[in-house]
Amino acid sequence: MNTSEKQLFALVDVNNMYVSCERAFNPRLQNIPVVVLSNNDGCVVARSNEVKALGVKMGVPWFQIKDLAKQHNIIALSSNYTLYGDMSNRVMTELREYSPHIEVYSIDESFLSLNGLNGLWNSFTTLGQDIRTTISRNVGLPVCVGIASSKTLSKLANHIAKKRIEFNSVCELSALSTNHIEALFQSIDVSEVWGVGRKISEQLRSMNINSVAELKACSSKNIRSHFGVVMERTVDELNGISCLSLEEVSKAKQQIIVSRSFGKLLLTIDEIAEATASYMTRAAEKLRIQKSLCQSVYVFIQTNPFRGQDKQYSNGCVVPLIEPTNDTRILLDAALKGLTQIYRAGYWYKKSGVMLMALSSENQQRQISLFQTSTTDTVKSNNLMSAIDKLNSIYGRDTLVIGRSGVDKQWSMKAELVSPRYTTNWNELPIALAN
DNA sequence: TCTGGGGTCCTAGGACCC
DNA sequence: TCTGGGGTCCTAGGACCC
Repeated sequence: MNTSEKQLFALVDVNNMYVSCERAFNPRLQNIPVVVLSNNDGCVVARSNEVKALGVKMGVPWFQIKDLAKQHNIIALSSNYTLYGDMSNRVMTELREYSPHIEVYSIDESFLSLNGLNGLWNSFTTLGQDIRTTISRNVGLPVCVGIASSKTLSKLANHIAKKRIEFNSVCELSALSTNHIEALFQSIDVSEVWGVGRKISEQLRSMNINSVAELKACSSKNIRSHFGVVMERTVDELNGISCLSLEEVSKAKQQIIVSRSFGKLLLTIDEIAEATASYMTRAAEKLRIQKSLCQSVYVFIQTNPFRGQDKQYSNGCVVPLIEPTNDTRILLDAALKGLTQIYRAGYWYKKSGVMLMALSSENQQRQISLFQTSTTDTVKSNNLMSAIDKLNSIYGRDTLVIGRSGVDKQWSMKAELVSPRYTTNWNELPIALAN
C-alpha cells in the first residue's frame, strides 16, 4: 500500500452495545443502571453509563457486586447474542449507505473509508452527525464517530467523542489544530491507545511514557527495538502515517473455537463428553458456513482455577484427521477420542471446549504425496480418496500404497508414516496422534 | 455458592533437511 | 568420527483486541 497517500477513516462504534440493544426493546431500561451478564450469568460483559459511574469494571464477577447492585437497583440481564447479532447487522447495513468501503471490525464497531467523499458533505463532522441521527432513528441505537487519518487515530478520536461532551459524540480529529490535538493527547492515558494493553502500558510507564502525546513523540525505531514491529506501527499511526489498511472482505477464520464453563462442576467423562458433543456440533456448523475444511481438532478440559481447595488439572490434545473434513460425525469422533486421552478421573471439571484447526477452503487443491513400495508420487487433490483414485488411474488399479503425507500444516505431521504391511485401504494406514 | 467466550499476530526455539 | 550453517516448518507462549 502507498502509505504516503492521505487516508481518512471513520470509526463508528455503538455505545454500550448490549445494554443499548436491550434498551431499544425495553424503554423502561433507559436512564437506570443496567448490566448484561455472560454465560451462566457469571460476569458483567456490558454496563450502562450509570453502572460505569459506580466504578463497576468490565468483566467483574456478578456475585462480587451483588451488594452494590442491590444498593443502586442495578438491573442485570442475561445475554441474548442472537438479538445483538441481528441489531449489529442492521447498523452495518445503514453504514454501507455512507461509504462503499467499510470494514466490520466487531459486533459493535466498523471502520469506514472516507477517501473521496469530501465533496458530498459540508464537513466530515456533518457526516458523522448524520450517521448518528440515522442509526438512532432507524435502528434505535446510540453511536459515536471518530474521524482521522489512520485507524489508530480514529479509535482515539472515537474515545474523545465519547468522553468529551463538547464534541457531541463526533470527533473529527483531522479538523482540529495541532495545538488542540496535542493538548487532548497530553490528557489521555497511554493505555487508551489501540494496541497498548496492560503489560505494554506498564513498561511504557517505567520508561516515563504516560500520555498519548508522549508515546506519539517517541522514535518509532526506538519503540520497535523495545516492543517489536506491531508497536512501531502504532507509533507511526499516531503520527498520521496510515499503516493499517481497511480490510473490507472478512477473511475465513483460521481457527474456530467453541468452549463454555459448565453451570456446575462435572466429574464423569460421560457428562463432559455430552458437553463436548454439543460444542462440536456448533463448531462444525460454523465451519460449514464459512465453507472450510478442518484438518485437526483440539480438545481441552480444565478444573476451576478459582477453587484453591480443589486439585487442579488442565490438559488438551490435538487430534489430526485422516483427511480434511466438515463432517460433524467425524469431527465429533476425533474430539471424543481426544477427550478420552486427556480425561483423568477424580477431578471436578469446570470448563471444556473444542477448537477446529488448520482450516482450508473446501475447494483448495492440496498436494498429497503417496508412498509406494519404492517411490513417492505426488498428486494434486483436495482429499486422499480422490488422490489414490488419480494414482490408480496412472498405474492401473490396486496400486500398492504404503504411506501418505501432505505438505501443509498438520499434514506434514504424518509425513513418512509407513504402514506395517502393504495396503490400499486408507483406514489401515497409520495416523499420527499428538499426545 | 457464584469468576465469559471468542479471536489475531508475533517471537523464540527446536527439529529437520540440505 | 568429527565438524557447520542456512532455511523452513512447527509449537508454545505471550501480547493484544472485542
